[in-house]
Amino acid sequence: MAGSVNKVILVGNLGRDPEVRSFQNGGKVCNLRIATSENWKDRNTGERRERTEWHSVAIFNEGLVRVAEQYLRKGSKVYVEGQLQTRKWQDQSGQDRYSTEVVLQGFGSTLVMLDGRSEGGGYGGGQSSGYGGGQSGGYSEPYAAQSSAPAPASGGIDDDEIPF
Amino acid sequence: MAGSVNKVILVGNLGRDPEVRSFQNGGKVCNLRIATSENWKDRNTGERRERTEWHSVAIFNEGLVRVAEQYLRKGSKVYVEGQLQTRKWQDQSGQDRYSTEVVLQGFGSTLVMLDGRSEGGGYGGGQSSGYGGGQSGGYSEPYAAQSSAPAPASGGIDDDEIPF
Amino acid sequence: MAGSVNKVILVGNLGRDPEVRSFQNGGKVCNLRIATSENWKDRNTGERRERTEWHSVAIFNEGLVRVAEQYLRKGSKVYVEGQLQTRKWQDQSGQDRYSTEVVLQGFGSTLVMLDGRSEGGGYGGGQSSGYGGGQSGGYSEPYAAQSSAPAPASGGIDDDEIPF
Amino acid sequence: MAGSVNKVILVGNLGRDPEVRSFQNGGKVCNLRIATSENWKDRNTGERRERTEWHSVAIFNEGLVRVAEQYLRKGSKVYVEGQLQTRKWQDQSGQDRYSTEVVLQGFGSTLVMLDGRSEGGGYGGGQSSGYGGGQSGGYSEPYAAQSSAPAPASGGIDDDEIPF
DNA sequence: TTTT
DNA sequence: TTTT
Repeated sequence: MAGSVNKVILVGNLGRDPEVRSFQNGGKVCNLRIATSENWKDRNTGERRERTEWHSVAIFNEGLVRVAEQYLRKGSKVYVEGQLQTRKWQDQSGQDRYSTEVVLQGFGSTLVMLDGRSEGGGYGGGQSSGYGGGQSGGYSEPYAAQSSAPAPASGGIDDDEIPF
Repeated sequence: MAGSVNKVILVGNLGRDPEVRSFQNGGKVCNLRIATSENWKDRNTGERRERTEWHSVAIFNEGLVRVAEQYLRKGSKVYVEGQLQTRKWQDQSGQDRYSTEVVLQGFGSTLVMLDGRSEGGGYGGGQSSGYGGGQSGGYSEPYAAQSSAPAPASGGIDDDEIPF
Repeated sequence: MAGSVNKVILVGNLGRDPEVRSFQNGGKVCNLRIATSENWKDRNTGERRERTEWHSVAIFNEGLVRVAEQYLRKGSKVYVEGQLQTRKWQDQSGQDRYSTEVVLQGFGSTLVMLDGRSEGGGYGGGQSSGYGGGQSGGYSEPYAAQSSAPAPASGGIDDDEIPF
Repeated sequence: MAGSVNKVILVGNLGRDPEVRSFQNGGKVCNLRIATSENWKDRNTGERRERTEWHSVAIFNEGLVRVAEQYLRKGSKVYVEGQLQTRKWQDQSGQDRYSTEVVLQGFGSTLVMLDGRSEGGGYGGGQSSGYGGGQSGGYSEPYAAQSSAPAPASGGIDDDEIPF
């Protein structure tokens, strides 16, 4: 289908450490459990209530897997932007089951660390974007600002993967 | 939890007519099936491929249910903005099952019709927002623009519900 | 025009304390300066570069003004969601000038504090949403989750303003 | 700065045909004027009001420039996703002036045509994404869906630029 | 299972 | 003028 958009934006905290698994072909997936929650006052009782939603996030992008693995821990606050995907699988009894995840893979996927609490090393947080930007031409006036900022949105950590 | 965001944005087409059900208490839910899809060229074979994702949308907001019921049909293109929610339920064998939906309910939920195909009447499409805006004060200079536009994001169709 | 969306999402830090001004009619506006920035490696020189963008945010929503005033300070990290608006004004020489701002006003505007650094009091951060949610009906099965969470996205702080 | 997000999402109609200019170095920029508008009922007078906001969009991404040039026309409805950027320039009298635009350039920028009205050819609309996806590894089970959809969000039109 |  |  032409003309569609599939976008999920979450800001929340990890319920546990990231879990990374490797595939036979060398690829990796990193799974996160992210909690979002909201408070409201019950219309009838007037009492304050809270509801927490747990989200399953699957990161396939190599650079973002590296960031998640290295810098995120249980309790970390993150901004993630990805796509909704539902997978079909079979349970032990052979029945069809479905799991819906927020998938970070390829273009437009983003992972931004929002605190430094969980970092073991000296890295102080940082944005990492799925597939790096870059730009097919250098621009001159009248867009000097862009000219001097060839790939403003490119992720820092993926640089070695940007195929220029 | 303080400080979280749970947002889904979809632009896609309805796979079938909206389905509306009523609750005992007079409330309604409207369920949509929305398709988004993407094309890419296979890295290995070089052939063009397409993948369609189907999303379950549940609208609880009274005004948006009315809009969906009245103006959306199979094939309609829509922009929806809501929240990810996973419900737990029991199948016939008593096993726990989970369904993840995009829920439009309350603050920040939006439904925007993007074509006129499905409209039976003269209504030419329009944005409808969950719970209307409104503003607690009238503003004067230097924000004349806002002053004259007290509730710029308010939906048109919910007006009778906006407590001005 | 029917069928349009105007949405800005920023995550960044305040460059200075929030500035609140009052209007004659009792309304208030709170102005924020929010920095976002990005890093990239220059394609030609290979050196690391950074570009910071400064955003002007104007909050008209009463509840959000209160939150910003009370909890945000220079350096605070925030998530804001609002609309792009361009105002026309005259400079001293009578020439037309234009200023573009991210406006938080009414439906769909959001302000989420992402750190606790700036809080003077005991309030530990929290999401505050423009105009509170609420729900026009109580729902029963089969959407028990929603039934027990009537207005999941409603802001906590605005509750007294929700007109039920 | 680490940890920031700068995102604008618009759905609206072009007020005039796209304007494309070339730079000395061969780069191009395509400027769009996009209208979004909203309706509301005046709190005081009760009358229906409308406010239209005009947005300046600058597309630097080569593939998206091509799409805009070829398929968009005055009146076309589009979804755009880009970044807020403010440029400084000097007017004739040498005074500093600022212009804020929605910039589509590099990672995360998106342009989706939402109608077919403006197309001269047989192309029925389509999503086009800034810098194509692609994936650094092939995935196997248990994520078969992803395995067979290596770059789900890649744009169709940029394919010749995707460096596989 | 997070966070406040 | 923030932040890392």
